[in-house]
Amino acid sequence: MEIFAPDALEREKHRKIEGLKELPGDTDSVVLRFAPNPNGPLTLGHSRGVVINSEYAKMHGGKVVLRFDDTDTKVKPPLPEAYQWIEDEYEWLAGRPADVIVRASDRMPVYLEFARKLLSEGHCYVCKCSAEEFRKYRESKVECPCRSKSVSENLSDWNSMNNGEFGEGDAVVRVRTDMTLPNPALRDWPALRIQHSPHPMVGGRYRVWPLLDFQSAIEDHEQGVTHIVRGKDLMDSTRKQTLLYEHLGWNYPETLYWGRVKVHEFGGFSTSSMRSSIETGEREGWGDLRLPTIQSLRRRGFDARALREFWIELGVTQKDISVPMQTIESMNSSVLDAKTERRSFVASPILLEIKGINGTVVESPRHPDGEIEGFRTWTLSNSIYIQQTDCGNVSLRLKEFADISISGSIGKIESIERSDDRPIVQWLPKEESCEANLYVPEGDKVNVIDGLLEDCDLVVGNVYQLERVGFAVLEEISDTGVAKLVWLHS
RNA sequence: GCUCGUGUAGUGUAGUUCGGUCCAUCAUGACGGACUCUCGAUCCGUCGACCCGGGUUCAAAUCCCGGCACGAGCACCA
Repeated sequence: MEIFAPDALEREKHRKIEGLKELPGDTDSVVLRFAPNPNGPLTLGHSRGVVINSEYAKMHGGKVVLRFDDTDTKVKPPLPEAYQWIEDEYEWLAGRPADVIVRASDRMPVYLEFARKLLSEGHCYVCKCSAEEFRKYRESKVECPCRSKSVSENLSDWNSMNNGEFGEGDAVVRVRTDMTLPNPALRDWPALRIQHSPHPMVGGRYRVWPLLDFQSAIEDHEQGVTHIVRGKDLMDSTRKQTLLYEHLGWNYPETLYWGRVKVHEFGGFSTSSMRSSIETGEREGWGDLRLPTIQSLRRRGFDARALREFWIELGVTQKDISVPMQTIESMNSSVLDAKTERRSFVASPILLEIKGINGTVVESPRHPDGEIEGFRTWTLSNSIYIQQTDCGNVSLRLKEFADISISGSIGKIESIERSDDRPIVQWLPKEESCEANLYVPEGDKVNVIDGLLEDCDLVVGNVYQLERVGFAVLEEISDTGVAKLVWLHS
């Protein structure tokens, strides 16, 4: 029977399947969500959430809710501009906009109403213990005195919380679970607290704001979320929220977890610490070349497809990992190489006089493998530039042109055809070049390399591959004709 | 301290549910070579791993027991 390729059957288990593993549970109409705090723009870390959720939605024909978790007015307050940034960055990363967009701060009436309902049903209570006092109760598995208050007393305290009678820290709403639960994190966890500082988007309208576990749990249900993919640091959140869902008679969504990711070059991705580095002036802004923000990566010329491939390749595993930027760069190179025109960039240029080449026309391909058709055409005078670092050689091959010998600042043509295996270097005729500064982020610094860029059909915003140097974005050309290049990678 | 999670080549990842088809997949990397008028691309080859110790079994990366290591939560942050 098995005459044909039994080997192929045997190898089945060996083959690595492409893409993400299927989502568990019922996948008939999948609703996922991506829920960032808009206290800054998206980082490389957030891009995992965008990519994984949007890919799963694509895979199962589902939807993604982009939800702004902006219910903290104090510790990590929202940045008003960030809402739009994040919507745009989401679309760039996912390749399409989010299906639904909600702001937690717009949904406050819903959360407050659920809190009141839970209070009146006895599933929550207003706790007036201080954080330190409650910690002792939690650690010793003892119920706090507030737990035994009547419903009417709780509702009256709830009113005091909302009407400003209670100050910040005076009271908190807790979900009644069980103080003897083995996991201390789950014991009567806090659901809402008082914050009097105004919210940047909705002002001073509310005095009581929900905490993540409460807001997220309610909103996931309201939006019909079927699958949650989150960091495994939120495993206890799932457990807390499941206890709340039990009070409400709801079923908790399927939940997947991923581990912590660090990129060698950046470490973790803390929005708050980036924000402070900008405020102190250590960084120029969210698009600073040294920052792991999506703004910065976009600016440097990373392609969203490379980021997508990267996160899909890592998949959703619970391992804590640390990856080198090189992995992303290598994926970016394979996306970009075929569609990037070549240009000559000569760093620290040295002038060379060559007699008898005036008027000669040199043609170089826009892409060496013909992926992009056409040529860059130069008309020479007798002056050309080569890179200082190439001057140590007496014999050079000027790429696509001629073999030369150098003596001092004079070059002499030895052969138009390639005659030996002397080094091939990129070069530029004086008339075909413009001044250029290449900005290269390196650790805490941004190095600026002065040089000349080939001035041929330059389009601001394009990524070019600078021959023998690497990929860079032409960010702008000044009024005086100086090109600003931003380094991508080699 | 309590609770939870994770350990496969340098870095990631497949395989672990239902033990054999796994002398363990793929990518990236390193090294060597071919090709090329870029130090790019392409092609070929090589290197390199099941955390440790027991047990069950004809057979263990996979099951059981015991260690060890690393990470996270126990915030009136998300």
